[in-house]
Amino acid sequence: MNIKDVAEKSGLPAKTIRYYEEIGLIRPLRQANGYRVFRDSDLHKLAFLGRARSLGFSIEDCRALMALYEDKSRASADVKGVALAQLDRIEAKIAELQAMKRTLSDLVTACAGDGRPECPILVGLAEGACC
Amino acid sequence: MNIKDVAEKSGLPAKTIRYYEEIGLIRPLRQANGYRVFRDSDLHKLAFLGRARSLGFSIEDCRALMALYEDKSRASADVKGVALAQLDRIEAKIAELQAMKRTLSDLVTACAGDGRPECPILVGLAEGACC
DNA sequence: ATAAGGTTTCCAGTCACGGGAAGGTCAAGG
DNA sequence: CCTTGACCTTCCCGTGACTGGAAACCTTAT
Repeated sequence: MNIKDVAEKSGLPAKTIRYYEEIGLIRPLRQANGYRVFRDSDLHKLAFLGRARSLGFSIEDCRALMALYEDKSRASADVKGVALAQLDRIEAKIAELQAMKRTLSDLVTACAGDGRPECPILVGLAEGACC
Repeated sequence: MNIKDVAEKSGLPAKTIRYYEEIGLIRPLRQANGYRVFRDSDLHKLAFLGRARSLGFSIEDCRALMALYEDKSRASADVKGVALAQLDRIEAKIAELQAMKRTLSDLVTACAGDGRPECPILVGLAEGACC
């Protein structure tokens, strides 16, 4: 398989696949002409990476998860640890965004949104509505 | 006021304040020795920027909000438009994170997290638990 | 022979800063 | 007067995870 095929099948852009090779997440073979050639195992790894990334795992998390994936004597506790840390980050981010949302929607609600210059949003930002 | 005072009062790092000057968000004066000197109006702008940033507005949003803040003949509808767009982005991000959270917490729940190698998290990532 | 559509590498840019170096300035103390 | 230490300045590089684009090579079809 050439890069375009594997890009279509994995759902990742070719650029991203090249980048993943550059940082050592995958190691496709090379043809005599220099073209990358991807085995099924490379495609599986890329699909794995795409899913892990879509769950918000960092590249370094992905590297650790890939290593665990390939280590048949791993302990599932190690995987769970990585996943729980990511879950904590997600929950913290959600909480942060919900706080932003509350403040911002209060401001938005208070603003008439018409042609007049008076604006509670600007007043809030100027005087400390959020912190 | 020198940069350190205004950093303390605004809660922004001095580096950030210099950066904001570099990109034209503020224009502090200069002393003869080259030191920046901040007026109260600069401090107010920095506080405004800090709050806008803490609500997730991009730098370009902040630039637009500052312009509206200084334009006494603005229409509050323009401010509200910027804020609503940001609110949409926040809500979209929350929804995305909640989807991640659901998938990931399902995987985490299914994983024993002990010394054995069997791991539903890795299986899920390998076989398409998320998309 | 040429055109189209692959592929390669390399370089630069993104966003909003943060780290750190090299050097200038200022006030206090000896 | 000299030094110390705390400021301040500019400059450049690095971050994360790519994305865009240029220049050049390869393959296949016409």
